[in-house]
Amino acid sequence: MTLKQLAKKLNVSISTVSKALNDSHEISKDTIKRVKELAALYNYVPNKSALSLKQSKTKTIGVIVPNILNHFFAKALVGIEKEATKNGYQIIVCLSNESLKKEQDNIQWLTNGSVDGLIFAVAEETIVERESSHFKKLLDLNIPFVMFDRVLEDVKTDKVIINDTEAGYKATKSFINQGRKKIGLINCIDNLNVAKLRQTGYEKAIIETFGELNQKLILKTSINNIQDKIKMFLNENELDAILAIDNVTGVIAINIAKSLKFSIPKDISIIGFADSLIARYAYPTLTTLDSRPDLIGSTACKQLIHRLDSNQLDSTFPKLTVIDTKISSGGSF
Amino acid sequence: MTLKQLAKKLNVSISTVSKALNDSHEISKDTIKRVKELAALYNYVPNKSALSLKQSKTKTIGVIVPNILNHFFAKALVGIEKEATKNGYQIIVCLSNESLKKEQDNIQWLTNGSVDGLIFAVAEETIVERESSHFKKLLDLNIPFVMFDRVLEDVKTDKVIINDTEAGYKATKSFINQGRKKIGLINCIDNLNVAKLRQTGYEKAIIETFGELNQKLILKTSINNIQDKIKMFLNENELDAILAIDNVTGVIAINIAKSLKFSIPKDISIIGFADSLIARYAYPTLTTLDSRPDLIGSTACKQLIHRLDSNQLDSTFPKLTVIDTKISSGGSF
DNA sequence: GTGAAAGCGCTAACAA
DNA sequence: TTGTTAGCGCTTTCAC
Repeated sequence: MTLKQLAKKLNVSISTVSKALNDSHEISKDTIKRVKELAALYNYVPNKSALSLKQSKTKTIGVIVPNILNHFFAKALVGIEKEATKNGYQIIVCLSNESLKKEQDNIQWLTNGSVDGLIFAVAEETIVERESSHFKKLLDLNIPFVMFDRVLEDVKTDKVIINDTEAGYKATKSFINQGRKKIGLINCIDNLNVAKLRQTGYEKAIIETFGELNQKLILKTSINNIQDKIKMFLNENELDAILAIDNVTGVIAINIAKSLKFSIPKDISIIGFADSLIARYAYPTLTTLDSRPDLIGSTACKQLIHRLDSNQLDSTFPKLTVIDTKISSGGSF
Repeated sequence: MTLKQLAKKLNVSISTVSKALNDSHEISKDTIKRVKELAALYNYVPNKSALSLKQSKTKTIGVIVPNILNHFFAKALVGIEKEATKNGYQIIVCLSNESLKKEQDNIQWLTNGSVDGLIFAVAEETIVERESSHFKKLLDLNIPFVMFDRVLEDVKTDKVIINDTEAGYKATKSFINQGRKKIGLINCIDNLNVAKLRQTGYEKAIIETFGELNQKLILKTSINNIQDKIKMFLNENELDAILAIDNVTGVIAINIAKSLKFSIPKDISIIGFADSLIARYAYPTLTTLDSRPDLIGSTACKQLIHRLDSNQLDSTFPKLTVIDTKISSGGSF
């Protein structure tokens, strides 16, 4: 059902129908009523493509997620979706699978007028390769975008991140306050800046307290065979605490510690960056640093929509929002 | 950059540029070359809205997911996205959050010409309320759609599901073959048809073997306080096996069994419907029935695109595809 | 081999 | 108060 068809049935012009449906004061109450009734009857919905073409805005936001199976990003997406829907925006979701090439393709693909703006976390490969030209192209094209969680220093745009250094520091400090002496760190996402920052926080707390860093207590590795590596790590060091800075190894570490007959938290205390859902899979449940992905997502989305709606850059650009982590102690069965 | 602007710069007409870019044989090789070069120089990309409007197709698929934090749906989305991208389609993602209202809103929202077709799993509330009028409206509007995993009997459309009865049967049989005698079932998603089917498979295997069903061995409950309930369930029955038919309680059951000093799998054997990633969070890792969400997703997407591309219904409509589950024994640390 | 013109569905300036 | 018209960016038929 189109305006044209409605107009014909009502014996009025297309523009009258259009104006009536948009509650124009140019149109008589009576006509408005007639038009709206017929429109409702035929379930008329204005055509999205025509609207987008006419108004040069799509009311659509592109979201590029490195890995939707990562619970952090899934939750961030929930936050983005909620905020977008609230403001009458749809979201087009692309998955970069941590690949630079796919990320570039996605951006190319989305800059054909599909979306008014973009929200994304940078793919791991992009960070490793230090490539940012595809983002700079967005700046040239004047397409607003917001980076969240994994951001690039040299791209001048709005960003939403968590206070990773602070988080690492806080977690380590909480171990120290419990009287822990040999605090290990597991880092299997060292490519990412967030990991470096969290580790920095850890190191700061350690040095502050013990005066020096024991490199042997830092397990920097890949996720392959992580089980075996953690087992060795536990066997070779008399750890009484572990900080796992990604969002799965904490749970794995707990399970391995138990298999090695450690008593938790008596012998060893473990904190992970996992969210509470994943933490629930562990027994005893893991203490976690909640990086609040849904808040990050909704904040990023809010920021983007702000840019889109106030059609020129205000003095706050580029805006960096830092979200604080929350430490939440795991419950128990 | 638009065709118009390119045409002006090249001193040719808009239609010549359009044809050149589309490799029309009407246009001379030389002109094609000139046009393409300039287009490349200015990074010309055809406007999506204009294209959609003109061709009345958007090359976009709407996906409605009940809950993206559920790993099953996240994986299904990965499958959908992969297949869509492969075929030059974008996906618009909506989350129904298991709510009927949101599902209806999403569908209303997507039928404004945003998408050529839809893929979705039905929200839990929709199943409970037995509401399907919003889907029937899609049929009226002639918008192709595919339901996956959670489907509605009375809606005549393409569907992709897993063989849930068979899965429940297979899992139970594997317990029986191990010599297990008291096989419990945990069902906290009874609202969903998939749960009923899985339970049917369980019951079939039990009756076939033992002649009768012991209702006490079936824990049908909600997810609230699931830990306590499982604890009681284990304490009150001398179970030697548990089949958990949703995708998280298997892991929880393992953790609780361990806390109750059960030896796994000696004293008790546990199978869940979780996927391998979640299963990894348990120690010893859970044996799982893989319901192959990515395959389901890509199959559903393939089926939809087939309908979209062959613009009329062929004799295979409506097509029901049944995906077999795979039983995969958990590794160990 | 190239261009003019119509039209996809819509809005809005302007005319009546 | 209503209608006419132009135009968003594109494809495609038809004329030249």
